Amino acid sequence: MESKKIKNISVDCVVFGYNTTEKTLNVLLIKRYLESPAHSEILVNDYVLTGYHVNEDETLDETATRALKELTGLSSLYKKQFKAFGDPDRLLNEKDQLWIKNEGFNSRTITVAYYFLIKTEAINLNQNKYHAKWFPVNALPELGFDHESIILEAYEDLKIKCLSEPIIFELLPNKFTINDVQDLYESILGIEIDNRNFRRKLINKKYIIPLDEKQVGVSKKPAQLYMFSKDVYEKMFKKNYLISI
Amino acid sequence: MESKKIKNISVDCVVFGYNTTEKTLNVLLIKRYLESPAHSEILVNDYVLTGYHVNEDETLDETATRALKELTGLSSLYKKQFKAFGDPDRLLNEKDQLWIKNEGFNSRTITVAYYFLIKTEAINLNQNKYHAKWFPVNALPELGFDHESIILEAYEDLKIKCLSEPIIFELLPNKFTINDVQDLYESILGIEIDNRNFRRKLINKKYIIPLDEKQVGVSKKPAQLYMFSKDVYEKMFKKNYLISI
DNA sequence: TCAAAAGTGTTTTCGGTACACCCATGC
DNA sequence: GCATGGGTGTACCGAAAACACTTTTGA
Repeated sequence: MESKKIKNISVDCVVFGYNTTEKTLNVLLIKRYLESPAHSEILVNDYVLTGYHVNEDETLDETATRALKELTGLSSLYKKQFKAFGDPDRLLNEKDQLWIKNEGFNSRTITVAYYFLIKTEAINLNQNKYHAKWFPVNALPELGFDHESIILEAYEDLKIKCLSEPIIFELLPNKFTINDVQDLYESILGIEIDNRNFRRKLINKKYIIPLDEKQVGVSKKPAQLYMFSKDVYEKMFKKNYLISI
Repeated sequence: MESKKIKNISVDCVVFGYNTTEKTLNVLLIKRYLESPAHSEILVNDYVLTGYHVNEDETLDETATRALKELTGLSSLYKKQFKAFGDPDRLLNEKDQLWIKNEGFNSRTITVAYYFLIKTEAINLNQNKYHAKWFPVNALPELGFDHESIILEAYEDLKIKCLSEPIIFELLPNKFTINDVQDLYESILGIEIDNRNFRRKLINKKYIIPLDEKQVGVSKKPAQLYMFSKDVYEKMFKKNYLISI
């Protein structure tokens, strides 16, 4: 038995992934494609975030989790609700109107936006039924609705959040090198970091645990692998009230 | 001509104010009161946040601003949208149901919550038509709906935000003493701060400007007054990427 | 003259930053 | 043996933290 959709409330999901080899922070987008009834003309052909309307009997978090499960097959990913978007004109451009009419959505819908952090290698997009595809957050394709601004706001929130919480490890494989972490920070923040200082700082954290393993299959000196221990982090975590205005 | 309300989407406003003499951080609440039809029985008698349903033709920010204007007469206050609340059961306890039935609201409403920062002395509640009243955030009265958790989440967000942005001055009079600022930080964060260190730190900020004025009407040594210059702050502001995980 | 709060300095410690070369490995 | 990226140490500086007494004022 299907739950009833709330017609004017949706959840949209910004899924971030990190490509270790390209060193780019990416967003997972799905194709939005619509032809005219006679197939003579392409009416809509762009990308959007994955999103669902909220069901009458579920929480917003549940809608978001359901959307991600449906898109990627994964659950228990890092998830953050970061903002609601509800401008009256957020779905009013021409293509969006065509799309909405076709899908039977309400044209005054507010959406509660979440972002997710995902280990890119955990999913396989080869036969994804939504034609999901990764795009660098700095080189987004044409996007429907107000999804470009949703992505940019998610990105801003992520930049701030990754400075104060160890969420960055959600984007890396379980085993990573120090330089992987540095590259990821550099990609997200768009800055350069001194390798010696960064390395010292990270190695000194007790929740960054050196493994008895090194990289394999690299054509150079293989690097030491580390893991992040959430357990240790949470045990050690102490709020500090540094007022830095 | 009245705009049409969206029946299942509202905005709730957590209004924070600071009482300089009591040194408490307060929240502005309005009375929710309902008698049985024959006036024989008090059905509902508690407090809630001020909130409105979103109109078809307005943005969420506009709804929030309208609500505050209506409640306090003030506009252009510091305002932050911090979270959407949409659990299916958030309005389902007995009193809430009575209230909702009486008001004709939809019992599955999601609300987008904002908080506002206000200089307490800027408003006069004496003949406020909503019977609005200040309550210490640490001693809240019985609250309707899920408003207690909305307030607590707003408070958490405020605690974090005030560490990294100079929003605290929104809660103080335009002219304040260094100790006022310290007291306010101590109230919000529930911590003690060393006066000498705090004073030195604050006075060294170029956007904290000493005035040619001292306190008047105090029965002790009158303290030096300062003001906060948003202009100077914004000119000096430089993002720093201190990774403190 | 007293009560009350304002205001003041120094030392230590810690973490951030700047900076350049050698090393281990696979090919 | 060489190209590639991995890995290392030191010195300086600034900010945070700890800590207790004197000063000014109004009443």
